[in-house]
Order: sequence, then structure tokens, then C-alpha cells
Amino acid sequence: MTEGRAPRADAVRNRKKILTAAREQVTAHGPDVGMDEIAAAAGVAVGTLYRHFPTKTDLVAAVVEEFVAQVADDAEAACARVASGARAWDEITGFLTRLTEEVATNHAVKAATQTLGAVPDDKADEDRAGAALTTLIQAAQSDGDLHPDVSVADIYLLFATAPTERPPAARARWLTLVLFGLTPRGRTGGAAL
Amino acid sequence: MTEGRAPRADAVRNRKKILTAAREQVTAHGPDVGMDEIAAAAGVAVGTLYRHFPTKTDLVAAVVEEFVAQVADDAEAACARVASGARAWDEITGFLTRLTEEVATNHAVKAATQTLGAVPDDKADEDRAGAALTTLIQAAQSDGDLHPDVSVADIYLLFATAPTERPPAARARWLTLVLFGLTPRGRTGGAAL
DNA sequence: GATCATCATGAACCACGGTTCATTTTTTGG
DNA sequence: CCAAAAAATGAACCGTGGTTCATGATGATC
Repeated sequence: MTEGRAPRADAVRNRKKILTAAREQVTAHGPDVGMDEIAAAAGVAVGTLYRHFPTKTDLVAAVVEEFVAQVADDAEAACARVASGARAWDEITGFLTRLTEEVATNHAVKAATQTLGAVPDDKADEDRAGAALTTLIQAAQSDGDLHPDVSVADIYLLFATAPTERPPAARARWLTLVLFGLTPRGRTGGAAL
Repeated sequence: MTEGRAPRADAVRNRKKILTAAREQVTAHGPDVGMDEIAAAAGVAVGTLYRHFPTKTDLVAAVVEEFVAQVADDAEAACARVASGARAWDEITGFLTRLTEEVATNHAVKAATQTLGAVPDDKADEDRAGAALTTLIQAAQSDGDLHPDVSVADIYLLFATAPTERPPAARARWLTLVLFGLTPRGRTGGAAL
């Protein structure tokens, strides 16, 4: 019923080439690359792209989802290290540092963060990332290293707005500001947080 | 030499209408509104836009500069209140709250913040805003309410990334996070900040 | 290796948006 | 009022970029 026939060999080969090329091009030039350029990078004609992906949006979405998976892997790895005795706060800062770098460098990831908190697409990878992050957050909070009512949504909110097109120094500074805030350490802060 | 002839009456009238319409349209729909729409809103033909502004970029820049001036006014007003005895920290949070709101609501201001720290255009209004902010920052730092090495560039950096297209609650939360950071109040933070 | 479904090709199509310019209208100054 | 200059008009131009489709090639099956 769902099985018409086995897909042709060159079809699967091309599909891989397309995904690879799309990944590279979207990473390098953002989601606004032309279909022509992706096709050229894949060594394939434009029409072939449309055979595999009905629309450009679908192709880009496929690429973006790959990076969501990658971020989820990263978060889970950090989680595992915490389970092995690593300090949760260090893993969180490490994860956020890498994420900041990715968002700044990789235009596809930038696009991914925009959708992270908000889209109704049920993505397994997004759930994985959320679960891992939750664990990390709770561990760091138990250690007293992270403010008690910081949530996963907060992390998404902040990193949906991480800086792009800025020099590395600015990225590092941004992360520091976000981690420690504008108020001095000693001051007992506002009521909300 | 620089005086050819007095400009025609309808010309100045149209110029005003164009700037007003452009302000409204860019505010409402962002810098990506079509020239057609701006022209329609102004009750004028497209060609007229190009008589007054050689390119779309110039028109949008004019609008954006208006908002930079507005932000500068706001900062200076806050500054004046501090001079009259208001607490600097309260004025800073007030200013930043209003700015967050503007960035989220007003697409033109969003565009403005992107250029604030980075463009080589020598704008008097930008200098005004910078000077006022510097004063505010130093006052708050003297009171011990603001971390000692926060600079104007930091504020620009953060607000270049203020959230757009998010519900008001998210905007408020974002500001709280930025003000107080992710680490708990008691903890003596990282070396850098 | 013949047949056929599947797939690839790429020129052409189309919508969109910034820009131009020949023509017409309006204002100005005498 | 009447030219002449200045300004307004808007249809047309043009580049860009996503999408389609008639045609030709290729892999799978018997």
C-alpha cells in the first residue's frame, strides 16, 4: 500500500548530493541562497531539486532540522558528562558557548533558533534538545550555579536573538553579558528573577 | 552658488507626505515594504519618490534616522531627570524598557539598532544618544547599581539583538534576563565581568 | 537487451520589486 | 495670462529567483 517500488539508485545518490550541497550552501550563505547555486554545488540541475523537494522551503527545512539534531546531540553529550560527574554549570556554559559560535557562524543554525520556541512542528530532535537542556538546567540549579527560575524557554528566547555578523570578540562579550547580566554581582536583583 | 532657485510649493508638500507615509509604512511592515505601497500611502506616484530620494535605501535611511533622533531624545530626557535627582538605575531600566518595546513594535527602530554600533556614517543623533547613555551608565555605576565595566557598546550589542515578533510577556522576560543574567544574585560571577 | 517507469535536464515561465524616462501637469516669474 | 522651468505621472523596463514542463537519459525488471 505504502510500497510502490524501490527507489532508483541514482535517485538516492542524488538525494544525498543535494542534501550535502544544500547543507554547505545554506551554512555558508544563509537560507537565501538561490536554488541555482545549490543545484550547481550538487552537480545537478534545478529540476532535480524539485523532484526531491516540492519547494525550496522544504529543502531548507530538511537542512535546518539536521542542525537541530546536531544541537540536540551536543546537549545530550553535555548531559552525559554531567552524569559522569562533570560540573553542570561548566557544561552549560560550554554548550552555550558552542551554540553562540554556531549561531554566529552557521546561517542555518541561526534560522533554526528562530523556530525553536515557536513552531508547532512536532520534531523529535527538538524534544531531545529540550529534555537534555532541562536536565542540565536542573543540575546547575541544584548546585546553586544557575538562577532557580531559569527555564528552557528562557534559553531559547535568548539564543533566538544571539548576534550574527559580529566579530568573535563581540560574540564572547555577548555571552558574558547574558550569563551575568548588567547588574553587579553583589546586588540582590529585581523581584521577577 | 549653492542657490539655484526656491523649491516649488508642491514639492515641499509632497516631500512631507512621502516622509510621513514612509515612516508609517516602514514602522508597520519593516524596511521591506514596496516602493509602490509607500507611494500609494503618500498619495503620490512612484516616480515622485525617486525625485526626492535617489534610491530606496536613501528613503529608508531618512526614516531610520528620525527614529535614532527619537531614541536620542529619550536618552537625553532620562539624563536630565537624573541630573534633577532621579535614580540613575531607574532611568536606565525605564529607557531600556521603552527601547525594548520600540524595537519589538517598530520595525524601523529594529533596523536602526542593527546599524547603531557598526556603521561609519557620522550621525549627530547617534553621538547624542551615545553621550547621554554614557552619562547614565556612569551615574548608575557610581551608585553601585550597574556593573563597573559595562559600556555603551554593550548596550548597543544587546539591543541589536532584542527580540522581535514575540509576545509582550516574552519581551519583558528578555529584558529581565539581560538585566540580571542567568546566574543567581549571590554568586560571584566570572572573571571577565 | 528490450521495455517501461522513473528520473534528470535546463530553457522558459512567471511574479515580484526596484528603477527609469517620455509625457503631461503644475507652479513660478514676468 | 503666458512661456519656461520644475515637478509629477505611471507604464514599461529589467534583474532576480522560485517554479514548471516537454524532452531526453538512465536504471530496473523480465
